[in-house]
Amino acid sequence: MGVSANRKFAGSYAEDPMCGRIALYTPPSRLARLLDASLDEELESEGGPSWNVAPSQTMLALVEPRPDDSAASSEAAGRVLRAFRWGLVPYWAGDPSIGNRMINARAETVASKGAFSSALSRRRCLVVADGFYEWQRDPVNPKRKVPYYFVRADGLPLTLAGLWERWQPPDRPEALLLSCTVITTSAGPDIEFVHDRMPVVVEAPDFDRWLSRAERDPEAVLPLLRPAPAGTLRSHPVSSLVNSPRNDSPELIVEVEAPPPEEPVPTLFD
DNA sequence: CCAGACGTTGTT
DNA sequence: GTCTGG
DNA sequence: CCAGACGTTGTT
DNA sequence: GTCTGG
Repeated sequence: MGVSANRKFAGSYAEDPMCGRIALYTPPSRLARLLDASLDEELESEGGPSWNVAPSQTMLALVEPRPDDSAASSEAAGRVLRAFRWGLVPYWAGDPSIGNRMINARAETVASKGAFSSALSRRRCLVVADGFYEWQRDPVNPKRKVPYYFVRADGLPLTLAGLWERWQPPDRPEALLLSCTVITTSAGPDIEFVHDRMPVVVEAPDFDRWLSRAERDPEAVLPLLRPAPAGTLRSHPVSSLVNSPRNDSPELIVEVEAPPPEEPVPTLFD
């Protein structure tokens, strides 16, 4: 058994696509086709369409299967689309709650952190998303946050640099938890007006290098962890309904009018 | 060497 | 497992 | 990331 | 303020 699951990939999907929080509503079969991957056997029972995937919930990611992996024995399958819990739980962890604090890894430091070192060498993945949300903080009133939705400008699904792990409870070796984290870097030109960080976007020509199990030298893959160049992403402001992880509907990605910036509050010294 | 931690974000 | 700190 | 809770004892 | 849960 795999991963924590909380929704079913069944029934209605958005027909067309038009970190953190992401959206993942394109059906797995279509994602696999678009990304030239095969579907993990257990995928159909894991997760479901969501416009508001939060840490601790199920994400989908591409991995290169091991040669002995059952998913690899089926046909071409250079890569497999598989379900993971968002929040990395290293296999040496005594308690899976560590995953709550491992939802991102910084590209600048990932190679020098004990918690990520092993996964960076041997367990890299590409987190698949239709889009992701970033919150713009009002410089006058930092408590006021305006959410923006980001997608690829070319309409393809996002493929975000990630790491994954397998974890087994000490007392229940049969209960396998697959988990993952999203690598972040400084914001590129498409994003910096909202936020100073962004998830690392990996482009199709780099998929094989990032996913390669044979490549165990972090130095060989770190150059891929760079901000997305201008024009990669497009974005629009969305409703603050997305703020609550309890809300989940297509309405969350609908463009709304950006609220005007808050007027500076006069102070005694103005 | 051993022991102990293993993370990022944003905010002040 | 792997890194940092002592 | 944001929202929401923030606790222990003992009893069923 | 800080931690947990989604």
